[in-house]
Amino acid sequence: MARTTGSDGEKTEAAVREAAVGLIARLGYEAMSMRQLAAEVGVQAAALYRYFPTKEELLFTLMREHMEGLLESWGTARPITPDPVARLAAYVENHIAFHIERRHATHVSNMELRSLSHERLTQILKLRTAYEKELRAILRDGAEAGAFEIDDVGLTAMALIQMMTGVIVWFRPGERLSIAEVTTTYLSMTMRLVGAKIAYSDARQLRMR
Amino acid sequence: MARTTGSDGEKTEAAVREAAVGLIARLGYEAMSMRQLAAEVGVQAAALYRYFPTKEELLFTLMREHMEGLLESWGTARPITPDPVARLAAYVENHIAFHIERRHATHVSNMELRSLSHERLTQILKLRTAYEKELRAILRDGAEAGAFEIDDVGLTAMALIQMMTGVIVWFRPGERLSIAEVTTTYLSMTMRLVGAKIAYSDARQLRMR
DNA sequence: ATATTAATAAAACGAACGTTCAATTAATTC
DNA sequence: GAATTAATTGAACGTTCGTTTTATTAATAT
Repeated sequence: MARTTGSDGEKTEAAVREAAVGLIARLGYEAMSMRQLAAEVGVQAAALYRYFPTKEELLFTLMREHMEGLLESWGTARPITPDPVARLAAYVENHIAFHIERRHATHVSNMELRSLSHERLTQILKLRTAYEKELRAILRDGAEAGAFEIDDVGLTAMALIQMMTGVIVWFRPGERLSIAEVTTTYLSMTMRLVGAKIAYSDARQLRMR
Repeated sequence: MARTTGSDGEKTEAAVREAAVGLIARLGYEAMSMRQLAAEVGVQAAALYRYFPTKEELLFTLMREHMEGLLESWGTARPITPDPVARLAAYVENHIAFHIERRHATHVSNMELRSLSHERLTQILKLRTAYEKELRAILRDGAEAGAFEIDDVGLTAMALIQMMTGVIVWFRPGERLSIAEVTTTYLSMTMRLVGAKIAYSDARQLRMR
């Protein structure tokens, strides 16, 4: 056999991406073989190389697109208001929603960095830093405006991101808590952590106007 | 050649453990080969099998001892006082100190769980759950006593642990912040996050008496 | 000194890995 | 309907993997 009936490059590539995210998230990048991935897609291993020149390039593509998606998501969700509380609330809501929706891809982007070449690692870290910078700006503005009580902006940003991203470790859709409940709780924890002067519910109303 | 002059089983085993933690933390369990590990120790790959029957057993041993060490550390540091604020402060201080001291081992224990067999994974998770249970008990007591303001004890516990353990991702000894400074900042963030009624510095004094 | 035990080296095992290549067939274009 | 292009298979490449076996030497006990 060779080309199969109904075969379509675009569909196959999409299926490869999807299967790769799932397999790498579950088994790890090193533990997943190209033959395993091919079997999941329903194709022979050689066919994968039509879409991705190497295994690492596949990993890199998945990671880059995930990080670009995160930045784009925040670019859309970012509010215009200068109010730090409202901006922080928007950041938290977007972060949690995005990461819960893409649990597997987040796992891949966070856990498999060491499998990238130095050059590709730098590219991913650049995107990540740009995203974290947004949070630091919000925290700094809030601290300067007296809206937040923060000891160390950089450290607080890292703590918040670790806390929020950690959701994907234990959260399972359809279990005890809904996404909305989780987000609400994380919002109030965040606001207390940064010593926000206004409760987040007020901030929410502010943003709504 | 065969047995080398000055060779000693205990020393070799210790060297294997140490080298394995470092290599797995840096490269990942799957990416580290037994030959690489042997080279790091200065020995042939076959010699490793005198101390660990399989590669997975080696990983499991490292993880189990790390988790047991964590539980033992908390067992020693745990204060007698019923005051939730003092107990939470002790938990945070112990957690951060332990994890910063054992950055590499923590990395291994957190990142390589998927490389364990189902049975061994269960054993490690049991230890982890026991440790997390201690934090939940502190939070519950504090919430019931009115010392804390907590929406959801389980969720708060997970958020705190993710936040605290996240230190090992970015903290590098000898950089901008000292361990003491980091710990102090994380303590105040923690106390604000749980809505502690007393500042942690007061709690510290309470514990000191 | 001799016998025994501990610690290692050296070589080999089959299996699996990422990747390449040539052949083959489906879909598309002319 | 013939020619071309797109998509895939099947087989093979050399390498590396975890692990086992056997032989050899150092340290220890007798």
